[in-house]
Amino acid sequence: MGVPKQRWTSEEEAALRAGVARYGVGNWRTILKDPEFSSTLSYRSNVDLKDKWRNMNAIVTTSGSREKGRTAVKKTRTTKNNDHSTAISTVTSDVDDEIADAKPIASVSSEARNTSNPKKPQSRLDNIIMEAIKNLDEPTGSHRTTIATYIEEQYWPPSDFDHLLSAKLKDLASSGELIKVNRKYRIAPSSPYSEGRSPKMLLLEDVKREPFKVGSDDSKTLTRSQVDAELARMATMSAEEAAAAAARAVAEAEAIMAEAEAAAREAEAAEADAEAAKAFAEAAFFTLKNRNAAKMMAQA
DNA sequence: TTAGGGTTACAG
DNA sequence: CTGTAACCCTAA
Repeated sequence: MGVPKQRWTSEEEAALRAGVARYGVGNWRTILKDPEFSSTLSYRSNVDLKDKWRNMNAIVTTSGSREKGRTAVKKTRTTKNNDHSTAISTVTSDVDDEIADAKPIASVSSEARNTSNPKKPQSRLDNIIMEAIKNLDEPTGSHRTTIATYIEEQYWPPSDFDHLLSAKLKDLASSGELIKVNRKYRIAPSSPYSEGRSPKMLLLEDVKREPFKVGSDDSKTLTRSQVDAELARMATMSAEEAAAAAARAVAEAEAIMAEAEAAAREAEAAEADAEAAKAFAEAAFFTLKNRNAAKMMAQA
């Protein structure tokens, strides 16, 4: 009754894609149980995941090479819980924050965006930190070392990472993004990362699109189906090949995102490309991680 | 639990 | 009215 239709947010889609990348298509329940995704997908059932995955891939079917692979965030449910505020836009941030930026924290060269960020979209590290804390989901907050450990497991931080982390935590704490209590950090209630997901979802939904085109739609189309194909292939690669592919994917995502950013703030095509590329890079890292560290859990 | 088919809710 | 996305039902 209350909810007309619970549309999927970008975070949820990203989590789903990452989940599929990690456990494969069909293991919806498994994906849902992974603490990494359970927080973002807590409002979705395994069946929802399956249906959503079907929808996301349905768009890409049929031969043609002219996909649009949109993201599905465009209609606003003028019913009850969206509207107002948020209008301040965020023009710059929706492309760069997703479930996590799976890329080396060092080496970021395309810092062209947020020339001046009025609100608080953060750098990649900031995002990663927030995600780490959110995913750790410790009611009393998390210690710096815990956060560091989490991030080290998920990414490939540079050697001076610990130092950077300390600085960033301090920074976030003083800016109000984080609340420090007894040497533990918690996410501030006002932060878009705080519990659940609505605030950010609203921000994303209010972004308006421009009738803008980036050259031609098919200049650099990396569709979801292609991403899946790449992923499938990667599963059979050697660790070395996978590492190389992952590195390439990251570089590519970086380039595409920079390009998209420069070309247009909200062009649909560019956004789709950037997302697909990022999804691939993200998936690549997960694959790598699984390969180097754990083994898939046995499932009946 | 999952895959697939069918239904409902919306936007254009 | 039509297409799409979320949601529901059921067989396996």
